[in-house]
Amino acid sequence: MASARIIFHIDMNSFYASVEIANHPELTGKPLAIAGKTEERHGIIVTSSYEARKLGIRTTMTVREARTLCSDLIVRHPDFSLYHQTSEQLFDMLKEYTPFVEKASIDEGYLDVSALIQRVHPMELATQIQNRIASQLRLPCSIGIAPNKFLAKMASNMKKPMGMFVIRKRELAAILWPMSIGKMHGVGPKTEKKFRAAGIETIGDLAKQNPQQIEQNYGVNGRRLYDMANGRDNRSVDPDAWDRYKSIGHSVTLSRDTHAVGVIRETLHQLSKKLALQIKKEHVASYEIIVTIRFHDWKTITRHKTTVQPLRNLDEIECLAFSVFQANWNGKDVRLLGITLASFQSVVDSTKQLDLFSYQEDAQTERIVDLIDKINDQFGENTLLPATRLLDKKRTDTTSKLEVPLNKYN
DNA sequence: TCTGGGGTCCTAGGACCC
DNA sequence: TCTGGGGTCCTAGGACCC
Repeated sequence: MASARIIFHIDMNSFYASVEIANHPELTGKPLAIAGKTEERHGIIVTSSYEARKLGIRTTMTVREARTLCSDLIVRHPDFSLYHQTSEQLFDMLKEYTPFVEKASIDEGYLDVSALIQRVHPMELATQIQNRIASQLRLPCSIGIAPNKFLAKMASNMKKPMGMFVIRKRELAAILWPMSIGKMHGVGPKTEKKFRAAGIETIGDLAKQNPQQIEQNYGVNGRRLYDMANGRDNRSVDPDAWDRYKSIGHSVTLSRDTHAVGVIRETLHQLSKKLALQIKKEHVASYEIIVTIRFHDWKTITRHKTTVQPLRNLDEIECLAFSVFQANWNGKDVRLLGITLASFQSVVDSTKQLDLFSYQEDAQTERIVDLIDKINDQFGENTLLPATRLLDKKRTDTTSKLEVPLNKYN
């Protein structure tokens, strides 16, 4: 049997606002809100200081709405590069305690401190970490301490700001079970509604259900929630999880709904530019693009395309994004546009494959397809992947199947 | 409740293959 | 060609989190 673990969940309190205050001490004690485009229609509160929260300011409130509640509210634009930089400092600091640090988002992370607690009491260690973050970064945080990630996450949420809370396995029924089901991490509005309709009002109610029944009605996610309600969660703290990102994307709500192709093209250009810079910095190429279109009536579609040729620069991304957009646009007013890249490969690896596929555009793709057809005619139809499928097939499949026969043909 | 932008994971249904 | 069943992969949408 595995020995009990000790997991910390570190949760930075109103991170963006706190970072602003740390860097601009004159904001201390003032009602502060961080919001996007404050002048335009989409200015909404992203986060706010505790002074602002006391006055009723909430995340997702519009700036205009917030100002009616608090006329002297200080509103600042987010400074993401500062927040990312601060986040890196935070995690560098945490890694001094143990290598088992998992960054879960810009402002929260898990630590597996099981190996450390022979020498120091968990509460003492948590206090040290909390004080150090407060003194060196001038930032408040809450720390949850528990035998697994789920309980640690629930615990850090109990006392804010600058709180510390322990949930032991034996305290489950007393602490967790009386809580409303909607307060459970992983239960959103939809699931809450479904649970309540079935008479599940508290976390304890869920814990006492029949697991087979739960799985049948709510799928694997339901089963996971059931296990967690019973304090079971064996997910490990994974230090590399953050670096194995699956996708990067950007989206923007236009300042007004439009069907002007020029505006749309320019917006896609700007989004592509951001992405091109990012993947260049990460030294990766992408083989998959997803274009998001939200229409004026809030209906949202996503359309995806897998590519044979790697996407590495602005032109390649923008070109494909625009063609995907055009192929799926019904001409109606657009509210939001987004581009996401996925299926990454390091640039070194993707360059090797370029030698094999040295064509650039569709015309050249067709030549390859013609070539394949000829080969198949000559050597039998299964010599190569049928040409019609080549364009849709994933790069890995096609390259491996193409190499040998192409050489033979030449 | 007309409210952004960054992500992850799951699922239903269709295409396709044997 | 008809018939059925099983399996995998892909896509788009949905739910959730911060």
